[in-house]
Amino acid sequence: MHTLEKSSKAPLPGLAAKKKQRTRILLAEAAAALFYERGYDATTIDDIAAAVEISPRTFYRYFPTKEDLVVAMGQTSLESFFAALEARPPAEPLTIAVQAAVDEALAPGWEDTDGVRSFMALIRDTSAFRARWVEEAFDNRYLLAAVIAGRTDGDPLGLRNLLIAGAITMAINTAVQSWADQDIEPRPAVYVQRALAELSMPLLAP
Amino acid sequence: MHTLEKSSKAPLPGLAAKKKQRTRILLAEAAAALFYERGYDATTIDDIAAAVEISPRTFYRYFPTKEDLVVAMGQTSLESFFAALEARPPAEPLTIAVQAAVDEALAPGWEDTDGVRSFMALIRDTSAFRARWVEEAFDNRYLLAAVIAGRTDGDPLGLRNLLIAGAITMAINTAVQSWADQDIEPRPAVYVQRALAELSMPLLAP
DNA sequence: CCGCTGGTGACAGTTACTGTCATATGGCAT
DNA sequence: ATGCCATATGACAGTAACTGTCACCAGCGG
Repeated sequence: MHTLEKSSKAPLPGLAAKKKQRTRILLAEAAAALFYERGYDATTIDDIAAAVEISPRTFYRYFPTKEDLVVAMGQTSLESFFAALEARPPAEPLTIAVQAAVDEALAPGWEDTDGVRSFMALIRDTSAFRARWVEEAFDNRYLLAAVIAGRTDGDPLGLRNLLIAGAITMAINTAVQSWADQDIEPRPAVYVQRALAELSMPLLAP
Repeated sequence: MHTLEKSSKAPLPGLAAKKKQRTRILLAEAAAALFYERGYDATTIDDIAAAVEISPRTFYRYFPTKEDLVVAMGQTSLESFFAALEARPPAEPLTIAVQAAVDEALAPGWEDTDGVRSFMALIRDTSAFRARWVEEAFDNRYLLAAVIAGRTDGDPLGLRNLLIAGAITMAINTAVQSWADQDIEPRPAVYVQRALAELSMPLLAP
């Protein structure tokens, strides 16, 4: 029920028609550029479509709504994070695995601190984007819970696994957002690791 | 920067013109009834306005967007939760205070389990509502962090307090949602308390 | 009684989205 | 190659969520 799927049924000739994937990326990039330049509200679907030279109607065959562009903008980060996490040895403690996955998959993309700040600023003051963004994060809890369930007991819908997944998701989001809001810390990765470290201790004193 | 404020500047004659508050509630109730009856998309602003006998234009003087109706629907619960939490003795451990506040303020409203299930179902399959709902929850972290900061050290923007606030928010949401999705547990309050209890132990093994 | 302030309604206009149908495009079998 | 078919695309029309603006209608302070 998610974002990146090549096609639902037939393997789809594969070769030629992955121009689709390219167009999708072009759209997301063009949209991002326009949003940064003149803001979300001041950018119309027509503008975005024109930038990629497709009809406005076709835009909606790539993205269900304008807001969904924001998930495309964070798409690759998310995918590589999951890939990195699943590549970690199953015996490894979850804390370490998660922290390592952040370092491997997310931190490199955060080298461009100005880029991260711009993105977080865009999300911060574009209500529609922020809503869609956190909704996506909330939904991803289920994906993450499934991965976690794969390394411990087997219930991806168990309350504890959902809580762990939720806490990790929330911690990463909070740390990055907090870092972007205050201009203090060196780089987001440090802040995120600190947040994850907190999860190894009880959040509420017993 | 939030939801329920009587007015920004002058005390506003107070007495007479708090019919405004009534109209707001009427709108939220009428909208809820229509949403449950025929669904979110099938309900237009014109329908809602007509049900309260105001002009569609006036609707937007009460709610900025259609989606914002969802926060009005959960409004009172949220307010009473914060009130209950702030009423707890400051010396009390946070875990206890939060669990007590849930029992006092939220659990009573959850007696009507069918109502809760309907509401969660509406949120579950109305994307616009779900997004706005979790956005609201995410934003409320700051409110909660401020309350928490008031009982311990004093930094409402400190990473640890934000994380605690986020974890509590997330735990409550996850538990209710999880309860509504699976038809197993007796009542949501039990499930929520169980989730909160998990926060007293490390979520990630050290 | 007059003017002022703030809520309201009536338009008109923009834009996000959707259904539908005709056309184009690229892969495949013959 | 040629013709066929599935799928992508574009053009068009229509709905509904918003927004700006203005004119109107309280109530109430002078």
